[in-house]
Amino acid sequence: MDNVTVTLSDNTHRCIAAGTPAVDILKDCCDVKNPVAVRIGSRLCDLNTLIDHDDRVEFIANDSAEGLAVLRHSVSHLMAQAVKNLFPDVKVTIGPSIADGFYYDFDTPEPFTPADLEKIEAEMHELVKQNLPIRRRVMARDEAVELFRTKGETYKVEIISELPPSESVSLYEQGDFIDLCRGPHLPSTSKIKAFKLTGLAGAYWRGSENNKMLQRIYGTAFPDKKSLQAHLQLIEEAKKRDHRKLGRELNLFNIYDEAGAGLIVYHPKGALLRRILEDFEVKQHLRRGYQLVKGPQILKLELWEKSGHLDNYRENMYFTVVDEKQYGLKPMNCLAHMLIYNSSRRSYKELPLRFFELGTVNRHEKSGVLHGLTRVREFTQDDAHILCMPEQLNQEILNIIRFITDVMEVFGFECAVELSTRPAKSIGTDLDWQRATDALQAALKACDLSYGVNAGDGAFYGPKIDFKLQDSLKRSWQCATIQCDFVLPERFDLSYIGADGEKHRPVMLHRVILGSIERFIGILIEHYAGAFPAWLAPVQAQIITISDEQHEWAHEVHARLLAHDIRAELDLRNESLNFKIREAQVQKIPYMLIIGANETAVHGIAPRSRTGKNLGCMPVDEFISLLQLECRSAQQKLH
RNA sequence: GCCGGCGUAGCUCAGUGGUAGAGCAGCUGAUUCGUAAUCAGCAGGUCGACGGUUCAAAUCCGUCUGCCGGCUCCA
Repeated sequence: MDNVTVTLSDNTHRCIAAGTPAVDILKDCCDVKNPVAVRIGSRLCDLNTLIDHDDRVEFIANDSAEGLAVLRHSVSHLMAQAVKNLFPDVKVTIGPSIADGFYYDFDTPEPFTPADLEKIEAEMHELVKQNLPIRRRVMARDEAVELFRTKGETYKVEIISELPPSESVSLYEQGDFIDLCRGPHLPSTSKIKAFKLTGLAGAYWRGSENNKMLQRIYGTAFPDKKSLQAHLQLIEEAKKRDHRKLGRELNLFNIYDEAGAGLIVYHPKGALLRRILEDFEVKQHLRRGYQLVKGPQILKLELWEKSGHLDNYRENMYFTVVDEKQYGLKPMNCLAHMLIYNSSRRSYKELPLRFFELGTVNRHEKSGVLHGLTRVREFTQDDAHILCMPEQLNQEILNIIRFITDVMEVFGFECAVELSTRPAKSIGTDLDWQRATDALQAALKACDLSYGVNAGDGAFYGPKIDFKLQDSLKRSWQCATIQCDFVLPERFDLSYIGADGEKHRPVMLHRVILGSIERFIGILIEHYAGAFPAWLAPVQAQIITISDEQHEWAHEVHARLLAHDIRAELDLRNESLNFKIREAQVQKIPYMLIIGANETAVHGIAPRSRTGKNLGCMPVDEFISLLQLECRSAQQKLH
């Protein structure tokens, strides 16, 4: 028999007989514990793949990212097998591994119930016990089509049928269950040690709402029970910082059935938090050469027609009639800004013009997508439209990216950046789109920002750069966005007189920094777990008296703090100190100012920080300076 | 919008066809307290809404509404 030479990950070589299973060389030469797969050359393969030529061989550990994906993929197959055992009528479709686990989509006459999940889990454990070998088979395409047709697995037939006729396909077999799959997989069901089915949901076949809705079962799996437990624990912890829960507990906002879905009602503390953010934003924009503007909530239908919104955004808009004239409730802020630009003859000397508006917009979102503060039907954008000469475009985009990254740094957010290109439904010429996309891409490159590309995900009027933040449950939300637009200036016939005395067309950038104030607050709540830094906290200091004797001094302290613009509240209730501290603590107020007989005697206060630290008795002025310093330094990165 | 689950006191939740419950919050009284819950008493609900089945519905069925988990869509 011929020999082949394999190169291991430590760059040593082994000479083995051709046709040796990869797993056979594991024991004498590899420090990878618990491998689940092997990479031969660039291909990820099953452990018992036969090695028949010279190549690099690298074992994949079960706790590596790739290893976990293999493990979870195998568990998704195990689940499919269990489901087929329990419900022979269901048809299997696809079941990949995903970020934190896996899912499998089934076409079933009767939807699964939560109780079914337990049964399926039990059946999976049973299959693990049976220690079924998982075997790869390669089959001619037509043969595979025939196999799945006789089994009634029409989705599999559909998938295979789309492959080129000459191509052979691989199948995986465990017990009497056989599934079309690229692999690789674990060698046996018994290698599966820890898994949990986590959810049940509808999902369209191939992700299109025109297709049949399938039943999706989500699950997760880990190399061992301990890490599974740790993962589930983490999810529990994340749920505790869910902004919907904290929003209620901290009494920031509420959503009322009687007011309507997706409509936020801010309670005093939430409204204050929001105002603090907005004040911060106005200040930052004025510093950067933006001008504050404000448009109306409703504008005549003709204007929306002119802008293209009526053709491209109608299903998301609300309409109303005033004095027999049709109006559209604004879903975006750009229109009024166009009018402002056109309100006078513009010179190149004025450009760039940067119009900033905290603009409240209404969008008709489908009922099923509404989600706390992060997906609503009325929200306020920190919106700006920058009108500039084409040659200023690049610098303006760079300024915005800088603005965004600076602001995100203040809050301590990391964000993922994506470039979105022309969607199917859009307006404008190919050339415009190309220029706009190039401009955005050039800026991203100049900033050395790593980004992904989302083909076809742009706005209808132009491509965009999106900055996405994650919530505590790892759902990703778009916040900042920069959109390049050559179309609206055209539609509104915007112009400026250049140095040459001729009329020219300006270019427009739409951009938001926080995105939607609502969404940003939601993510902020989760980011800080409700414990806002002092500069953002709606209540910065809670004054707590120990007994009635200190009321007079406490009132005086309160007045002094308010006079220095410190957001302080007074707790004079006849309750124990412990009780009042606990309550302030639960409300996550940054400082509690304890006033007892000792403090009153020397006209001082004893601040206790949210972290539990007692700062000792100090004069009121000293605390004021301390807090002011803390607030200033939190925003220091912005000047 | 689609699939599934859910809606009981301000909040968290128990209650599977037969007189609506608990803890916390609230109110009243006592207690005047030194760094995360003082004690006692009282009050609080057309069980999301409407319709149906039944001698009888929080409970079973239907419609609507809202919320939750996803899918599609999106800031």
